[in-house]
Amino acid sequence: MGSLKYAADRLAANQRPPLSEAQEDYLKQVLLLGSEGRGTDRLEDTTTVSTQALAERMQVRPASVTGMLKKLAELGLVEYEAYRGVRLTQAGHRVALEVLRHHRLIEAYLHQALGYGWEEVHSEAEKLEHHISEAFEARIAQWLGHPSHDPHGDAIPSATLELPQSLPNRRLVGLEPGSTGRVARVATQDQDSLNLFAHLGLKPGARVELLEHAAEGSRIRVGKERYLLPASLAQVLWIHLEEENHANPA
Amino acid sequence: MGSLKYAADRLAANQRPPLSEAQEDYLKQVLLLGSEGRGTDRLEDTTTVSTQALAERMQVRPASVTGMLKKLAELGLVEYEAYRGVRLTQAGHRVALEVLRHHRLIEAYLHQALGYGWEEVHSEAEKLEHHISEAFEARIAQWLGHPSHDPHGDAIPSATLELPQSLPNRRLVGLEPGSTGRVARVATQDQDSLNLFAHLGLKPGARVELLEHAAEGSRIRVGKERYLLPASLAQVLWIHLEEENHANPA
DNA sequence: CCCATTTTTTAGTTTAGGCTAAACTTATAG
DNA sequence: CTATAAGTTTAGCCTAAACTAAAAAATGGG
Repeated sequence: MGSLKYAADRLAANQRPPLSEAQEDYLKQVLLLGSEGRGTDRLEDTTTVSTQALAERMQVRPASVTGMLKKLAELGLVEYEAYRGVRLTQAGHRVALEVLRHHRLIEAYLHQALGYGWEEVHSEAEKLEHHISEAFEARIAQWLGHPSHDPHGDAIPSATLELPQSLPNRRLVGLEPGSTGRVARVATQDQDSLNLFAHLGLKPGARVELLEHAAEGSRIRVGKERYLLPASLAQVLWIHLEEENHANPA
Repeated sequence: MGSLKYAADRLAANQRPPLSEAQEDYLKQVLLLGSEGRGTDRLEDTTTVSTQALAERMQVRPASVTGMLKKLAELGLVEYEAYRGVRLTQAGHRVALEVLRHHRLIEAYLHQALGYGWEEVHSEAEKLEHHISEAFEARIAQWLGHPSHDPHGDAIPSATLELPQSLPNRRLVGLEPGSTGRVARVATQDQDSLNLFAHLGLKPGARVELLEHAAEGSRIRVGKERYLLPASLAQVLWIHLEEENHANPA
């Protein structure tokens, strides 16, 4: 009786029962995985995501993923077809963007307000993103001046969940030798990789030149130093080219 | 096998396996309840705490409390004797103080850095206290200048978990009519009560005069206004008297 | 000092989100 | 067009932390 009443109230107010931390994380990773591995860094979940990819990302067994996907499908947050993968629904997409907004705002705040290194903010934000109120979100967004990107160069969805326009970027691994540009995004969540990038000075905004691609990786120049960047890392480094003509694509 | 090895490692490093949010909350409330209802506001858990009191505070059934207390006793965090109540062990006391430090530092930070009203900070801190790292704790403590009290006037345990010295305070409900002093602590976690105190201007530091005690509550003066404060609220308002002689207690 | 009331415990469920092992699909290679 | 590999799902089990119902213990008033 009571529960029916509350359910009706939620329906009337168009509210969702609160999602668990795990559920939010799954939705976020479906969005991120669905947008990965393509030539653009836009966050659109065109692609369908596999159970296995999700299992690896969540550090969980595939069987556990199946269980969770069924639950999320019942909640109307994903479209799930057995053996074929998942994709976010409208509602699920909104939740994922909300979580991402929290995550990236927190990263920006930790960096700018509390002096965290840009490579340190991810893991702290990972824990906090599920536990802040809308009031907290609003206050740090305001303190930061409603930033469009976080310290890794990732776009921050606006309060209305639109994604800001980003400059055209390409993965370092796909550039022509001789190209020069600035780091736009460091698109990894792996702490060791982040530490390495930070150590090499490869943070968003840094100027970098691609010397050549070799079998062992890509040779690059950063300031006066030259490095050999393994392909796995050159994959996740997005560069905004300097000398390109953006004015007249026609 | 593996688990034995890890257990041994933890023992060697004198580490505890991480506690759940619920476990931390129980320990915190044992500390708070054990220090309540006495003439002092020092945080010492001399008293033993009943299952029932804990159940009310945690919004949970007594049976659930019993279950949790048994678990905490196994972990060596409380001394628990059936039918007689609980008390924190050394180790449990330390955990409780750590959680309290997190909570109160967060409250202070929300108030001073992000402009939250002092009556708004409790519930946000309640969620965040379990999810911040030691690095975060250290950074906000430093930003704040290592404060000794939070916006409600509650003492903040230091990094080494010592409690700062507080001025001698007494509950409003126990003062003699005619006394004047300043609000030292607003010792409630109830949001409605906090809102009311805030509305009346009864925040830490505010000057207040006790006019008289009546059956319906205590008549007070705050600035130019006079109010009748129900006994339940006069209970939780701690006053630092102005005209008392603290210099020579002998 | 006994009985009624209150408090606490016991025993058995529930829900969320993991796990393993086995079974089943889909894709791929002959 | 099968046979096998790779990927996925099912079934069954586990733990944490809540719950309920009922039994047992403690307490306090007459």
